[in-house]
This record gives sequence, structure tokens and C-alpha cells, in this order.
Amino acid sequence: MAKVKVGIPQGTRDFGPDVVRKRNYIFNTIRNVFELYGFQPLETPAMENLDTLLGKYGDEGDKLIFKILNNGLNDPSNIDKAKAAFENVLKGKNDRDLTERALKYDLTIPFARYVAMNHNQLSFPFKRYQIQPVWRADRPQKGRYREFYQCDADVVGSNSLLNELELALIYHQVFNQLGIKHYELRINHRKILTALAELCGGAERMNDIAVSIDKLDKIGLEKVKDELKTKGLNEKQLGVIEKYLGIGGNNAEKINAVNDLIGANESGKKGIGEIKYLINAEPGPLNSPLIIDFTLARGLNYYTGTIFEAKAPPEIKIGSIGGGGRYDDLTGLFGVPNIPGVGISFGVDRIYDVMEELNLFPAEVHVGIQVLFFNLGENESKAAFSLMQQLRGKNTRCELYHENVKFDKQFKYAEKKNIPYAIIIGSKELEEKSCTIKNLLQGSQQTISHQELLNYDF
RNA sequence: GUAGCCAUAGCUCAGCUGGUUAGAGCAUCAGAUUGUGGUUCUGAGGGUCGUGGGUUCGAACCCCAUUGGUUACCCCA
Repeated sequence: MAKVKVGIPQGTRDFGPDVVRKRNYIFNTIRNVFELYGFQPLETPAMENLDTLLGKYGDEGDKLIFKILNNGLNDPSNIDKAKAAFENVLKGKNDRDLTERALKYDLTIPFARYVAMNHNQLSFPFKRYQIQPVWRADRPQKGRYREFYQCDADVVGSNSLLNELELALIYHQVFNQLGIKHYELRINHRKILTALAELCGGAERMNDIAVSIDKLDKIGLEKVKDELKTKGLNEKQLGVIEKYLGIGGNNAEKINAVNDLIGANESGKKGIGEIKYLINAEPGPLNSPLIIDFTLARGLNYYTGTIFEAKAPPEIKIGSIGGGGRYDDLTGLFGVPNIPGVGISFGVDRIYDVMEELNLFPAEVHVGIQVLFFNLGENESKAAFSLMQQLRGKNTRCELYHENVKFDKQFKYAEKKNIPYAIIIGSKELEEKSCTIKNLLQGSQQTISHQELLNYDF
């Protein structure tokens, strides 16, 4: 027997039964909270037209889009076109004659595309949630996969800050229900970053500046300044940056400090006002760990307002487990202007890793089958089968062992599959129309009638 | 795209500065135990040491290439 080499693509994973159960536990928790807040489900295709995705995630993002090769390239009548297209691609361009579809990179842009296509039928504000896989052609490493799930909730067609507030509360509620303590929900505002950029030579510098200051806690102040110097900032501008990065203290102190620095700027004023609203409006009961972090930038360049980032507990070096923000005009990219929106996303795969490391999955997650009927022969198993079907009718998950083998084996099977109850019907029980029920966790057993079994509380 | 580390039984790994026939634990199967598991004991199967080449009297070990995995940078969930 030759060993066939089998495998799955880099950065993808199979999920065995135990893992799927645990993942579903996370999905269900998130879905329930989304529904509680009035969001409705939506699904979009795995692939989109390449044009829909390109240019939405920045240059780095574009490189990470998985492109799908067109079919029919070997058709003789297309062969010259295909060759020319390939030449184009080698030069770093995209060519529709070679690839015109791509796997989706996130859920937000496909959602914007959906809203643009259906804005006449939708009633606004439109609140949707979406739980689907996305694909990125990244190098896999810890907490980073090429196929992973996002759980998004977005509201479009509303400028109200109430939406931001609700989305922040969703973060709290989901993480609390999952038992994840010590996570951080950091917020910032793109307009504050814009104001900073305007003080440092122009709004168009915002992305450069944001990318650099985002690295503060990783590489330190001096290196951030070095990096910005090479990007063309002068000493005076670096001074402003240094002051900005030096802002510390609690949320109120941070707001005062940033107000001194950029409060005179129009964008700055607006951004600060909105952040202030969120900090003060935040209801007390959840005792939120809402943290203002002026270095928070977030890469996706469609954000224009508040930005969120949910960070894993610091003892787990996995970074961000969710993120989101406000975008003024996402559908404008698809020809439908003036539909503002705001949304958040949960990274389920990373949340899973966090929960696994912190041992947060409840034991009940693992219980699949509740009852195993032992197989003790043809007539015995007939009786067992009939009882089993009645139990199934009462919504009890059960199974009959598939062949008549030694007890030993049947017990071990039950143990391995975490089945809490075994039901034994042998010749004796068959005769007196009873059955022996054994609690495998406690080791106790009793003989009861069929009727008692059907009313048993598993 | 750049860099480091790893690859030995189904799984986790050991294997001395290169030296006969490559080991352990777990798992699997069989028996002790024909209607009562989880413990224990006994035994068995299972490896062209990722692949290809080179150095050597001799390679799991050294060198080169290649494939796969993993971690970090970039970027990100």
C-alpha cells in the first residue's frame, strides 16, 4: 500500500467533533447577542468580483486577496488573450482576462456591496449580522490563519452615536458570556488622527502617521520618531507627535490633554466630542473596560469615525480579537452615496484560542450522546432499538451499540464518547420487560420498567 | 516578500562528539475476565528516521538541495 501524500492548504484546518462543538458554542453566543440587539442575519457568497474588493483594504490588503483563476484559459481561441493577461499580472497589474473573481477578504465590503445593490428595498437604519469565513493570503502563524471566521454586526443608514454605544455593549455582553475577563476594548477616533496629521503637514499624511504611532508600545518612542522622520516630518512636527504620544492617565485626563493639543482643529473638535460622549454615556452596570487609546489606528482605510479594537487578555499574546469602526460613505465606493454606517467584528478563531488557553469552555459543551444502549444479542437489541426510538421521540440523544461484543468494549466506547448513561437489556430484562440503567459517571445502576425509562430525566 | 527553528511508530518525544539489529510513554489489538467499564498485569502489531543527492569504511546524527510544519518581522482577526 503506497502512502499517498495528503494534506490541506497552508493556514487552513479541519475541525474535529470536539472542536466544532466548542466553536459552535462561541458562534451561538455571539449570534444570540446580535439578535438581542435587533440585528438580522445576512450571508453573501464566498467569492466576489475582484473589482469589488480591490482598493478597499490598502496596498497591503490588496496583496493578501486570494484571486481565483478564470476557467477556460486553455481554450485555443483565448490563448493569446490569456498570455497577454499573464504578462500583465507578472508586472504586478490585475487583468480580468486571467482572474476576475476573488475570495472575500472580510465581511464589511461585501456587505457594503449588498447594501449598494439593494438600497431601494432596504429600510434604514439597516442592522445586519453576518457569520462567515473569510480568506487572506497571509503567512500563517500564531493566531493567524488563511481561512478564518468573522462575526460582524453593522448598522447602516444612521449617524447616531447610539449605534456605537450599542456595539460597545455587544462586545461587553459577548465577552462576559464567554467568560473572558481582562480583555480591553480600546477606542479612538479617526478624526483625531486627521487633526494630528493636519498639524503635521496635511491630512493626506494620516495613514503614514497612524501606521507609525500604532507601533508605539512595540518599538518605543524613539523608533517611531525615526520612522516618521524618514517619512518626511520635521522637528517641530515630531514635537507635536511626541506630545501626542505622551498623553496618558485615565480617560478624562487623556481627553483634556488631547483637547489642549488639537482641540482647536475642526476635525479634532468633532472627534474629541464623540469620544467624550461614548465615555460618559457608557452605562455603569457592565463596568466596561473602555479605554481611550490615541495610538490605535486600525489598518482598514475606510474608517472615518470612531474606531474600536478588542484586545485579548494581555497574558495571551494574540493581540486583537475583534475590531470595528464608523465609515461615512462605504457604499459610495459602489455608486450609492450618503449611507453612513458603523460596525464591529469578532475574530472567532482567535477567541477560540484564547478560551482554550484560559480553559473557559464549559464541560457541557462536550456532551453529545446521552444514552448508549448495550447490544446483547439479536432479540435483546430489537427491544433496545424500539425503546431507543421512543426516547429519541422524546428528544433524548441515544445510540445502540452496533454489534454484540464484550461488555468491556461497549463500556469503553461509552467512556470514550463521554456518554453518561448506559442501558442494558439482556435475557433477564427481556423476560421481565425491564431494563438496567447505569450512570457511568457515578457507577450506580438500577433496574426500572420501560415506562420509567421513557419518563427518565436524563 | 524577509528571517529563525523543527521534521524519528497513529500521537508526544528520547536517541551521547557519526559506530552492530533505532527506543520510551500514550494509543491500538489480544489475553488474564463468557452480564458490569475506568485500575492492574502479560503479550503483539506498527518506522526505507519528510524526500533527493553528497561526505565517510560506516549517517537518524555532518553538508547541499527540496518539500512540509512552525515562530517572528511586515500587515492583520
